[in-house]
Amino acid sequence: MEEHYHPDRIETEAQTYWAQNRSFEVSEDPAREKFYCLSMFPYPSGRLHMGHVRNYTISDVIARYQRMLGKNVLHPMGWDAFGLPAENAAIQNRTAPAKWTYSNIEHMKSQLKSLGFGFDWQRELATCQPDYYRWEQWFFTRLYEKGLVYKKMATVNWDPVDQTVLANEQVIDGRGWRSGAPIERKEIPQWFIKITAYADELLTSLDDLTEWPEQVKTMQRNWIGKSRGINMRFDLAPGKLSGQIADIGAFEVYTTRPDTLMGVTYVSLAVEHPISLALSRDNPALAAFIESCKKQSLAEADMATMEKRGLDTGLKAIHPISGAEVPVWVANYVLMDYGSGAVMAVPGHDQRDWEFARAHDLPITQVVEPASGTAWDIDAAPFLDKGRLINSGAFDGLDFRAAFEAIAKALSAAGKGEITTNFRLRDWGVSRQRYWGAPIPMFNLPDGGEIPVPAEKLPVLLPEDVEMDGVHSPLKQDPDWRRYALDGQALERETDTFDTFMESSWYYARYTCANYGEGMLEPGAANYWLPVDQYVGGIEHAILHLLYVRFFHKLMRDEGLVGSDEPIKRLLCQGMVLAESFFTEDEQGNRTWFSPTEVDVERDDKGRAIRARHITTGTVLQLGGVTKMSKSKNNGIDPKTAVDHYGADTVRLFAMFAAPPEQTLEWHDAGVEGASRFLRKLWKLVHAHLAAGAPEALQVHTLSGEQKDLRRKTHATIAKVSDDFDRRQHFNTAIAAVMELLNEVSRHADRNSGQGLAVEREALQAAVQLLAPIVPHICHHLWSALGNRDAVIDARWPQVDHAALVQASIAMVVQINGKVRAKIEVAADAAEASIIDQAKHNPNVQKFLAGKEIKMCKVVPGKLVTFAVK
RNA sequence: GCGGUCGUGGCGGAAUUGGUAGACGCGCUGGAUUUAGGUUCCAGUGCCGCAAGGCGUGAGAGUUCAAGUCUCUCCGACCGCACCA
Repeated sequence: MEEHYHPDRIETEAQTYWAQNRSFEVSEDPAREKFYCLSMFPYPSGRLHMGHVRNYTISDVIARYQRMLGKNVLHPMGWDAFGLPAENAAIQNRTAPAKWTYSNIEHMKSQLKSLGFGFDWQRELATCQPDYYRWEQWFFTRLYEKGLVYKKMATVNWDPVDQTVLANEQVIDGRGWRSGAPIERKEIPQWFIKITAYADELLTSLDDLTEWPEQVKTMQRNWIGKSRGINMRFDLAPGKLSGQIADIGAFEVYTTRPDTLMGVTYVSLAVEHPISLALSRDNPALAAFIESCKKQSLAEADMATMEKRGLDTGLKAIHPISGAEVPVWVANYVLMDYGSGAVMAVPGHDQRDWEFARAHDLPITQVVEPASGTAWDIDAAPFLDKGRLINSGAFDGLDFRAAFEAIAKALSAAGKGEITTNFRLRDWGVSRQRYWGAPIPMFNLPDGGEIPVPAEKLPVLLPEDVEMDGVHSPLKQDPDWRRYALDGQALERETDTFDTFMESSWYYARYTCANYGEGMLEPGAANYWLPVDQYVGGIEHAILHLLYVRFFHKLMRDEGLVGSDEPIKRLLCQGMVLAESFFTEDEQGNRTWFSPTEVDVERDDKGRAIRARHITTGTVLQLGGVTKMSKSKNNGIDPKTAVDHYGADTVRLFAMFAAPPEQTLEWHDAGVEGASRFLRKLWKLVHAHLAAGAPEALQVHTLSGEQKDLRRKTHATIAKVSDDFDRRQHFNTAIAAVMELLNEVSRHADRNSGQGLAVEREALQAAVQLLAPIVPHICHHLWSALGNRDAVIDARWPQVDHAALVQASIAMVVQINGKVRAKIEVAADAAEASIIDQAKHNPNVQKFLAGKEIKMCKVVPGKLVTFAVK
């Protein structure tokens, strides 16, 4: 073997070997245990970023590890190819979205290969291919036939200048990103899938996902938001109601706090509520108010933080129990999409209502007091906890539970309300008014009705050879595409396309039979590989994507396409990739950001960064802190540059070593340098070992003390790394453990005896096997240099020799009043009494025990002896 | 605003079940080797202190023989919020 490590050469060599041997192409084999390892597929934006590198390194490490355990491992890759950026790029580069997308895919695929990821490229798919989206269209029509799809009016961001719908992302400070015009809300007909019909199952089956992070399950539970409350009716007080409003006559309100019902001092309606809209016709002030609310953002975060505004309609509603009249307001913070679009306001016991009542001089009544009976100043703050009812007539003195039931009973008896289960989850709006997506396979009828596209007419092809004008969807512009005659009937095609979450909700299943032409899924293959054993992706997908995937799986199950209830057994959410950022600021406060690759950082003698300068111009730069790699801060590190410089193994090693996968990862060139140094060290050790001659066969009983120590370290490392890979999925500590082992090997190099070489050989073989999933290229080379015939990818994961772990004596710590006062060496089989005795005889322990009375003494086996003295 | 996560040396992090805080790596300091080095090797490196020892895990309190870990209050940072993917 060569003396020096040349990553470029050995990486090409290993990648060629895998390609020639089709090492990662797999097929169904019922005789073998399968393992399906999946990472979230990328959007083909043009080039790989470090987030991708991290994501795919993690899944590659897990896939290669599982393969070494002997399993039949599926590790596929594809492209989430539809989406907004392609339309923008197409306009900018005067090309078609399809062309741009396919050329990006080609480039990114070669980047993935250069990193040595073991993907089964036979199964590659791109969601923009008709072979893929045709089945999604077919499935949607099946859902329609089952009554799980419907059309309704829903709100979008409308750019009045460009006359187009904008995504939330395209609305900046309330204005269209291209036109700069203030954005309005607009209601248009859109398609929805009834995810709420599965809300209960999506909630309860979270309990079966024992290998999902608790935080993700909690977020999903809260998102689904099941609650038990009361749905009740408020009648409008008769008076001078105009005809239309008199016809409506009443509205519904849902609450989870019926115990506070007697504290209602007003009610609020959403701006889009039918009563609000009807009233606004002959109430110019209300009409103006509603108009101004239409300029507000659609995003829930903005809704929640914006100024709470409202207007008294002059109408009164009748309290369903007391019969008192309360004013009816229209407020900008009431959501039409949640509940009934109307809320009862209890300023005494709700923060938002309290603030609103203060701002508008509405009465605040306390109807709950602390259970302890302590006085509460309701004018200083609302009382938000549950407690005991007061000022509530017949319900006084009841606690939350009793009040809930009693008030529910009273409402029910009066025919004004019932106990109801409610979900925060809303149905999934899948319509997008954009071109680069899968066409929604429906025909719209003039009367507002619809006909699904018949199966034999699918797919509805998206024309790829188009020109983008920057504003309108080519589908909507093309009258020929829209017109369609079915059985002599003139029809109009739906020109909206699917939300791209549709494609990403079932790609995992399609990988099992990516080339199947007869249907959405091939049942044999799908049921062999599914469910996914390990899914790896960003935490930002914790709610939406991962909820839609679960929903789609259940839909496919109910269509008879898959046999399991949940798509993903184990989930790993990796953290973001960060880097330092640097900028200069002009007098106006405008910042110019500089790439970390162009910056030289000066440090003091402690290593603290004191000043940053631009390498070529010498300009002093300000430190922008360590933040997420992004275009806006110009702090992205191109993976290609790093791979060209250090090799793929170094990049992979650093990505896995610098932090555990679920935490953020800070990219530092000095750290990458360290990873590279470690690989050179590994190479040198193997080289020096081989140069020292052939080892003897290992004879365990003849080993010296030092040789036994190294063997113990080898097997302790195998045990530690196996646990880190399998149970903990903390690869940074696994790597640290192998580093310790190699430090041990180089410190106690024992190459003069055949047994010394044999023990060293065992250590090095183990190190190479343990590192093979992480740095597969160098390990591929070293494994064969160590004389193994099969490639390391096909080697079996090393086994722990438990006999090697046995120790004659154990180091223990002696604590006195919680402080470490001595370290003692005790026989491994020593009895508790003799350990205590030995501890008491330690000189330093005697010093601290002298003249004191021992109150307590305890031995924690294998760890410590502790004394409490006085 | 709501939901979730996280705060440990100069830096990334380790401490897995309440039991030796700082593994491993980076950086820095000193030394050796080298031919010019993105070379290699050795020693040191939480803070205060000559030492004995004391202090130390965002802040404050509590439980315990023992708290980075458990409980409460507060502060700060990050992720998601339904049309970015």
